[in-house]
Amino acid sequence: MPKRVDHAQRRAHITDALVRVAAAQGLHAVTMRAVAGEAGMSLNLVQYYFETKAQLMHAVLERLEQQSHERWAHRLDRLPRPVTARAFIDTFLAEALPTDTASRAFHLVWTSYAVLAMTDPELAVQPFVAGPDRLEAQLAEVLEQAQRDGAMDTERDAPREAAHLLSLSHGLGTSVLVGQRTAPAALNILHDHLDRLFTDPSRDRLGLEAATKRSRS
Amino acid sequence: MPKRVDHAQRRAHITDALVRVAAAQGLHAVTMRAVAGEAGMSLNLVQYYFETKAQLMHAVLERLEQQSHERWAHRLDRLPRPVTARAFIDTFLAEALPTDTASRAFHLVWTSYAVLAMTDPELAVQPFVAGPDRLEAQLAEVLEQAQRDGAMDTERDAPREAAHLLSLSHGLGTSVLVGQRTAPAALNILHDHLDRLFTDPSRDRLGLEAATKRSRS
DNA sequence: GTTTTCATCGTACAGCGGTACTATAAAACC
DNA sequence: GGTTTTATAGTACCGCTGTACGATGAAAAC
Repeated sequence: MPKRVDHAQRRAHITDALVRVAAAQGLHAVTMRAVAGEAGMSLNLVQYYFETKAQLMHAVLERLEQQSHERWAHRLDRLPRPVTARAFIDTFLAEALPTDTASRAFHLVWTSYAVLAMTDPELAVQPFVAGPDRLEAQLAEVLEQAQRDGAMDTERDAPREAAHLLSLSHGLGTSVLVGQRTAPAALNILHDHLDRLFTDPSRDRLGLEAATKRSRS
Repeated sequence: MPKRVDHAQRRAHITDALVRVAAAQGLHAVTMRAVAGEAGMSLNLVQYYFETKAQLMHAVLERLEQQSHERWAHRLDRLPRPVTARAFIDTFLAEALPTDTASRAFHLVWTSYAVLAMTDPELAVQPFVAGPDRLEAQLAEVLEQAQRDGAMDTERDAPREAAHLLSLSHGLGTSVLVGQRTAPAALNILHDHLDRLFTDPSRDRLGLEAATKRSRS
């Protein structure tokens, strides 16, 4: 054979092709042949790297999840120090919104998978329950820290506010995807809400320890 | 032939069957044969009442929209008078959450359609943009009335709060559908937010005129 | 009473999608 | 250097799906 090839890279190439197809034409248009075409290889190669379509679909889901983690960690790394809770959460939620075309593709495909998972017990619902659960816990932790610092009203229930924030950003994300709202308009609503949440921004000085520890897991 | 048959009723019977199939197994499992089976009739009859599958799909979308309107109007009618803005919005948002199994089916299928519409320009995006836009305007109107009555802080931007509320309830709805949260937990978050929105409930006395006029259109 | 219309049925057909099978060059191994 | 992997290609097969085409009996129409 020509040369020994990096399987992981080939697999990534294929899953990326799938995401492109799904983002452009919807998950229903994702066929082995379409993916192969988009990836510029023969149908059989796709089969070679993923024995079955179900395996391919699962792999894509995992890759999306991992990419999301990476993007979010990357955004966090580029934040100016010291990192405030407000900035942390801003980053958090901005990532949850389809702001650019790449992000739009990601969220569109992710949402398609979520809808699939609502009826298909085969497709692990875990990413759609455990994932958000973990995000929510992480966010709640940051909010509690902000409360201890006096940046946020202690009368608020941090876990509930975390759930509120995530649900809100997800709902806004959908409205952007569907074309009802622009991304800046969605961000505007989010920021307005955050302005109300952080009552005393001058006392907002989040230590990054707890948050980053979690984001690596 | 046996007897002349009510076409509208037959068509409704079929679209309902489709919704049942889609709710149970997902939109991808919706096939002409599956719908015919669920409806208890032959494949050809489905074709007889809907020439093509695309027509059937469109008809279902219209029916879902209309049913949603009806349910929401019905809920509003059963509200104890005088209707407060708070009660009005409660009703509004409770309808937007998958609380019972019927509502769950509705929201699941509706969301599936929304995801379809994100890539399929054929499937009218109108229900997913114009519909929410109208709801948002309606809600904003009620909020403005509440502001005039002194039940809600005038510093808030009513249209923005309306968008916030709808996005939040939609995001919560999705989290319920996906099994991350229970419906009561979602309602809890909504009510908490409303408690904060309505600063002086004693002055909340919504006249129903504007709202009901709009809900009939 | 004949003819037409209408609801219903079974079946057939063509296309596509996932999967399996076989082949083949070229690199790797020993 | 012969043999064994390995990446790649082509193609075939079977099932499913949307759609089309006749057939049939029974009520309406006249």
